[in-house]
Amino acid sequence: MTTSAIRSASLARRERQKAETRQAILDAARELFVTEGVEATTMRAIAAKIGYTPTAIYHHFLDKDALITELCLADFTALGQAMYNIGRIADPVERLRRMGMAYTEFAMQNPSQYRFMFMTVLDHRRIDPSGQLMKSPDEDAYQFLLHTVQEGLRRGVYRPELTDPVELAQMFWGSIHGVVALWFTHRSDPHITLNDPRQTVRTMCDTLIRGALRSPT
Amino acid sequence: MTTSAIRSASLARRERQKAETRQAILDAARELFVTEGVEATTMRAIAAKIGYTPTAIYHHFLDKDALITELCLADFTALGQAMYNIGRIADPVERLRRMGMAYTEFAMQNPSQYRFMFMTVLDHRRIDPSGQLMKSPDEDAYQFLLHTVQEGLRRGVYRPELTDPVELAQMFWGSIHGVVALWFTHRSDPHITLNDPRQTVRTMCDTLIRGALRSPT
DNA sequence: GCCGTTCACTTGACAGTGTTAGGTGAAATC
DNA sequence: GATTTCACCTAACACTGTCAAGTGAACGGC
Repeated sequence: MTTSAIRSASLARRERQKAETRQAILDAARELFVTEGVEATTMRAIAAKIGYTPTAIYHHFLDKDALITELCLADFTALGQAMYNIGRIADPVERLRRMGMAYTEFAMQNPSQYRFMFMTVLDHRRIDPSGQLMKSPDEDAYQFLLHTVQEGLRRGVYRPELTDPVELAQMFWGSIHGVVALWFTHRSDPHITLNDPRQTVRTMCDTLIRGALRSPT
Repeated sequence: MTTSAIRSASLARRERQKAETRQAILDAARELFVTEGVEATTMRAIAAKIGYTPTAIYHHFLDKDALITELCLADFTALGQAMYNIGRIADPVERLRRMGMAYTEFAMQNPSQYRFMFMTVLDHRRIDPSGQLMKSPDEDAYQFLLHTVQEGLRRGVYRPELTDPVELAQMFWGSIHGVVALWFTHRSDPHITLNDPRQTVRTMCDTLIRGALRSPT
């Protein structure tokens, strides 16, 4: 073994060890984050869970927001995958409907992540530790939605009054987000009874699409 | 003046003074709350604004949540009033459209209140423990929405598949809430350009209603 | 006129939060 | 063996909501 080989080997080990504790932080944070909620999860609790000092976390993440954001980013690749699989559906209208359901399903199965990414005011221009501009987790899904809406517009399936793809996309995203968000904030409100979001979103997508189509089926 | 009259007079004055500082706390809290946001508003800041000590607030309110909740209660009734004024419109469909716009207008003009009222998980039992306020349609916007939807159902203006008033109400409320909520959380997201919520909500209401009507106009 | 009571308000603290400057010690490099 | 690197720690800071124990002025009864 040459000296350079030894050096690179030990370097690799050190980096691997650092990556391991980094992952340990992420794992501990995820569990607390999902079970206790974002606000209730403290840096001290995360550190204690893996036998470190709170300050150790700051050698791996810029701050608490960056840590949580990274956690959410990982989960949002699942949403991206779901969207990608739907991409094969040829009909842009049916694709839109399926996207809405997949989005809702994701939100219901990852409530903590969803609430942090879409129901919290974040600084989306965050810089991650490596100095690279962080990609917004919703960017891919949003671009995909925009593309699907534009495809429908190009094929002339929508009413002639509806010409702005941004407005259409915002309508669809917003309406689904709203039903989901109300569920999260008001599901335990004794004054209001809310149906299951999945059912409501399904009916709403159908209604919204019917109202947007040039010739309703 | 009898002694009992004097006693009641001074008692009344003392109570009036207490009510005055109580109102001063509410006023200071509201201003900070609107300009700085809920989270950023501290008990110390509220107290400093009116020349009191933070702990003085605790002689008038149980805790920070109770203070904010009381502020919100006033705003809830304001929203309910705005809705009630629309109640004179005879056509339940047109009324629904107008309600959507009024709701959006309220959200855009009271962003801090809106965010606290509808984008925060609250203990709603604390806001109105008796449940009295939230049941009268003239003060509860949700009951008014439900009533309007039910009127449309009774007149048979909606498609026969749409039978559940709760689902319909949740659709309308949720969709509008979503467009507004996305605006608040993502308006400064450089990755996504959002149109003005008022315009989007208008188009969305038209589209949703068109899709929900038995015979689209 | 004095004295005890009431009570709106203050003092000074507690326990908690995210975060940071400066130090430590083991491993890696020379 | 000496030197450098750096993952991690110690100790603190500035902040938060909240509370137990006071203080002092206004009040009521004698």
